Amino acid sequence: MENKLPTIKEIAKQLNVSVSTVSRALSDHPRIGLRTKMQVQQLAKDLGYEPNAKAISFKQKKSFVVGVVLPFIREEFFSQAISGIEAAAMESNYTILFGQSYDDVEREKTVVEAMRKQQVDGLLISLSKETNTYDHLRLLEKYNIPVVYFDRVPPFENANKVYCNLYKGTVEMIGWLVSRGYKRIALLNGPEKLGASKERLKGYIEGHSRKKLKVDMQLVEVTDLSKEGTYAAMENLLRAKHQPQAIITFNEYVHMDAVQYAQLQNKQVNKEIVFASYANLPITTYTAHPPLVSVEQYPYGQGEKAMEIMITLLQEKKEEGLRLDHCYTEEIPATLVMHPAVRGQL
Amino acid sequence: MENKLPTIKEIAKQLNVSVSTVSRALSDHPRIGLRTKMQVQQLAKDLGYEPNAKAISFKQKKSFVVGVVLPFIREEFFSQAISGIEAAAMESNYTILFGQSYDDVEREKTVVEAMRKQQVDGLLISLSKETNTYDHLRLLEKYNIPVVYFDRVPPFENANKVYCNLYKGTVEMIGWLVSRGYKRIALLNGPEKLGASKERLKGYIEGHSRKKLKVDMQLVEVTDLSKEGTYAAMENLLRAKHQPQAIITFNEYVHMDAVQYAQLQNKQVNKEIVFASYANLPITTYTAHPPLVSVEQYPYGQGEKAMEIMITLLQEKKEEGLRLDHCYTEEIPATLVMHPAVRGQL
DNA sequence: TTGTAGGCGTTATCAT
DNA sequence: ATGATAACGCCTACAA
Repeated sequence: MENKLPTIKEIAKQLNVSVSTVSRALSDHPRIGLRTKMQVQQLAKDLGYEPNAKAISFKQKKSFVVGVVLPFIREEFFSQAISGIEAAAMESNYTILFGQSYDDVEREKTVVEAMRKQQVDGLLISLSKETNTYDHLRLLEKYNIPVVYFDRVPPFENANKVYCNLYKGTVEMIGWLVSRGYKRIALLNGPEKLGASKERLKGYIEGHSRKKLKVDMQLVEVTDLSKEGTYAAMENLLRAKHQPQAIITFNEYVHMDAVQYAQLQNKQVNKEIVFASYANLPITTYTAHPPLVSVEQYPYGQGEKAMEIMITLLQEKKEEGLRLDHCYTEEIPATLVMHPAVRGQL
Repeated sequence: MENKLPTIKEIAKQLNVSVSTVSRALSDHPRIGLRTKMQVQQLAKDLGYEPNAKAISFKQKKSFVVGVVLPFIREEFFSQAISGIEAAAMESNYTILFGQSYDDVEREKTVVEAMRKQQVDGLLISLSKETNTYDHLRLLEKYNIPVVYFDRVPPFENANKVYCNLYKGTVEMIGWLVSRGYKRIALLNGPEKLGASKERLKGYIEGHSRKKLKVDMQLVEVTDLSKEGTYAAMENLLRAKHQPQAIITFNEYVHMDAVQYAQLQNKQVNKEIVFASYANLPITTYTAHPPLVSVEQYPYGQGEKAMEIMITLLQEKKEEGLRLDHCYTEEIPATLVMHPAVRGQL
């Protein structure tokens, strides 16, 4: 049915020149006869010649494919992030391999391994919440596969990473809440392993100290991000005699579960207890009780930036050989935003 | 820094055998000395030998990579679908290339083109809402790249596809609504080009006829799926003197916009006017006013099934050469589900 | 400016 | 049971 795809060899034969001439003509090699070049390019077009990507990636050890590993694509945060990645990738003719860790280290290892075996040019990854060993990622260096982390980044210095500084955002959030008259502010934080959780806590503490308030550690709870974990944490928070007037949740998925629990306990959400959170996802527009304020984390921008760094790394790699001593770190300032639905009310 | 990866050549040299022997030993070729086989496999393991994926995909014209193109990953429907695809893919050691069309045909063409150039083994695609020409997809046949459509499938017969029969689900939904006493039922449908829209309309009409009700075409409106489009359609529906008692929306994103509009018009959602929809996405659990009933479309299952079909196709291709005359069509029965949050209330 | 030849890692065909 | 060799499509010294 379908005739074989034309190759440079075919073009060479038809034009009675050598394959190297064709190869060079097609890649606009400087010293090649203008006339020949034109002929070759014309015939290539006529034949519908397209370079064989597989042959090239085999020969050049470069495939223009980068892997992306993230916890859950169904979370709007990550779907936005991958959209940013995709946009930056297309810009430079890169293509992306997709994999989810489902917040499970073992699965993360499996996926990373699969991508390594596929020999992706590089890997963009947002760590699983459980990840606290990094051998499976360090291994990639040995295979000379650059890694850029985004949002869920590892704690060590020598890595390429893009993330939001939630510390500042959290300090700002506490300030906002206090200025609104909320003094007893709870923090429903994420897994303690996560750097992002630590930053939130630091900001929480600093925010209090700036407002000359004492931190009550009874008001700090942790969830494993599951609905059950969040319910349990909420139970603890609501059990106290002095209930929190405000609750800051780890992210908007936790927020939604927390709100659900509060409602089961017949609390007036955003009245009796107000909620604040992180991410500012579009989907919250449609929810019954969005957080009053949210720390925007720019997932799209993070993805985009991460991919741009990756492209830079791959270019450097090509140019300077194997020198990948320096690291790129991009800290995107998180900003506090008020939810549109409540912006007028206050 | 990093020493070169071991190749079969290296193993051959160390063992003083030929590369062919090594190749055969590693692939468990039947007539090969047990002793040699053991030696080779042992050394391969010791050296940490791994087959060079790029070399193999070049030689074998097969990369174990399939492309996935869908409209919007941020829609939970598609993120579930790709998760099903990923699961089935991993099962058979396939890896997936990711691309979004953003419901734009031109972009769909670009992405499909990029994947073709990357020489994916096959393509899974859920069409953009605008797609009504199919040349860019038909082209793939010429390149011998099999395509499996899921959910948003093309209208012609000779294609591999997985989709939900929304006709039956819609008939069932009308039945349910009528039995609850709602007689004036509106349909806020999607773009008319979409097969899925046509099915909904057919079901809507059939549902009425089964209940001996007359269809009032004033109650059928169309949205282009944008918030503005949905608002406009809602405006028309609510302008009528005899307002609808129930509104069936194209999907739950349209639903959310529709509900938002209804609220702006001070309608009591799910009281004054009840809402029904399609997809039954988990996210609706968190929304203020989920649809009372929804036609579940099993996105995860669709993705999984689509990938399984793809794997079958790729196997057949290998075995029988180029004979791809027959097509796989999988029709998943859609089922009507009541929203958990309202299940008790009625 | 162009041609020749070797090689990337693997598999397959033909010998032995 | 094993080895030698060609071939996949492309690139790139090295020659001419």
